[in-house]
Amino acid sequence: MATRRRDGQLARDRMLEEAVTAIAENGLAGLTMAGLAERLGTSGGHILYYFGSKDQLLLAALRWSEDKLAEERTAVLARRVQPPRKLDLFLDLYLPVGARDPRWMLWIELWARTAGNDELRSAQEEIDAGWQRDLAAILADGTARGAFTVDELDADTSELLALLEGLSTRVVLGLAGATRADALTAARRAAARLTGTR
Amino acid sequence: MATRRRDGQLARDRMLEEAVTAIAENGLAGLTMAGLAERLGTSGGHILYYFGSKDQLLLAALRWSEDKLAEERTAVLARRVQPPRKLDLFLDLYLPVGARDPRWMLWIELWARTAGNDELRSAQEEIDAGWQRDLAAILADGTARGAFTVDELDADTSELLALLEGLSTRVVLGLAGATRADALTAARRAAARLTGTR
DNA sequence: AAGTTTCTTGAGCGTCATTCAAACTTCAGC
DNA sequence: GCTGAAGTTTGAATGACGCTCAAGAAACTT
Repeated sequence: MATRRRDGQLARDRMLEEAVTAIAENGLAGLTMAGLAERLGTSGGHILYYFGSKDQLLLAALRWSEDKLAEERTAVLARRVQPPRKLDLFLDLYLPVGARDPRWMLWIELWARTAGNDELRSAQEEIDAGWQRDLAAILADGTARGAFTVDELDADTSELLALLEGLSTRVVLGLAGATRADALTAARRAAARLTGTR
Repeated sequence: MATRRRDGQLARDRMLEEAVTAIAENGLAGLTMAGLAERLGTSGGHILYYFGSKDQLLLAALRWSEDKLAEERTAVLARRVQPPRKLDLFLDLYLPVGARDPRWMLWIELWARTAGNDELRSAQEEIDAGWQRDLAAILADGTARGAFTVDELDADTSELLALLEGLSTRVVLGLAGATRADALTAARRAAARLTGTR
């Protein structure tokens, strides 16, 4: 019964990486199964052999992006810096790197596909929970050290995350007055007010 | 050159209303041109005669929904109530009425279609500007009357709107702990902090 | 070497938005 | 009431796309 997998995991990863690259280059609308297959030198059917559907492929691509960030986030949490600085690093990591951030394009696309798809929904909840947990840890730590004044940890964590999501959406949509820099400024202001550091 | 239109505007409106109803009933994924045409007793080609593309149809449907709300919003603004109450009415109006709010499903769908579509983007900016303007008016009025303490009107307006957008997204996605009631509570809390009424 | 499992392909299917030529309707001016 | 122009409506055709599936190739086990 020993695992018989050859390079399955490898092939999977290569597909995800290529998908994310393709999205960054041509946007999500330009990503087709056949097109991605060609970039990979394989066939459309083959990609579906691994992922089952385009929905699942996109979800896996989002997970792949998020997993890389989750590592960085863990590193941020472990750093020995002042709470405000740590919170700032968190904001930095959460917000899209720019208007064409593939991770955020994937979020938005998956939101649109979520209606009535319980698996997508719970996957998103799971990813979200990671951010929630780590942000709560930062806020709790800052409070314990007397650097922050947070009255309701859970509510404040959710609120800040919801705000970050809203700001991120606007950056990725490319709305006027919503560059990454603008979003970062707004996020810092809100964070400062929320933590009582102002 | 006198206008020759028969009931064109009427037909258009009927299509939009039916589209929104269909979305509320079966979700956006279930909305096809052929399906909508059948509900209307007409043909798919006919709908496109008026709207040109499905993107445009959805945008028009969003505008139609937003226009109805804009009227209510104007009514709210005109009411002679205390600023905190007025702000509360605003939050009430902005947030989705429930997880299947067609207006918000349209927003999310259009976000996904916005990439590289300048017309969609600027239309969204325009709609957004309406909310922004009216919220800023409420905050400014409250400040003038000494009920609110708002230090940077524009920044605070944008911040609250971004938060509302984030909260709304979660409600419509049906994430755990994100009912309309939850979102309303969170919005009120944030608004109170923002306006210094706490 | 044979058997089993995993991998890979590509033709074909069904669904969908969109196009378009043709037919139908309305209306102004006569 | 006729005519031509403008506006409206249809539905068949088109092309793109996600997805299925049967068949075969490759790798691994014994």
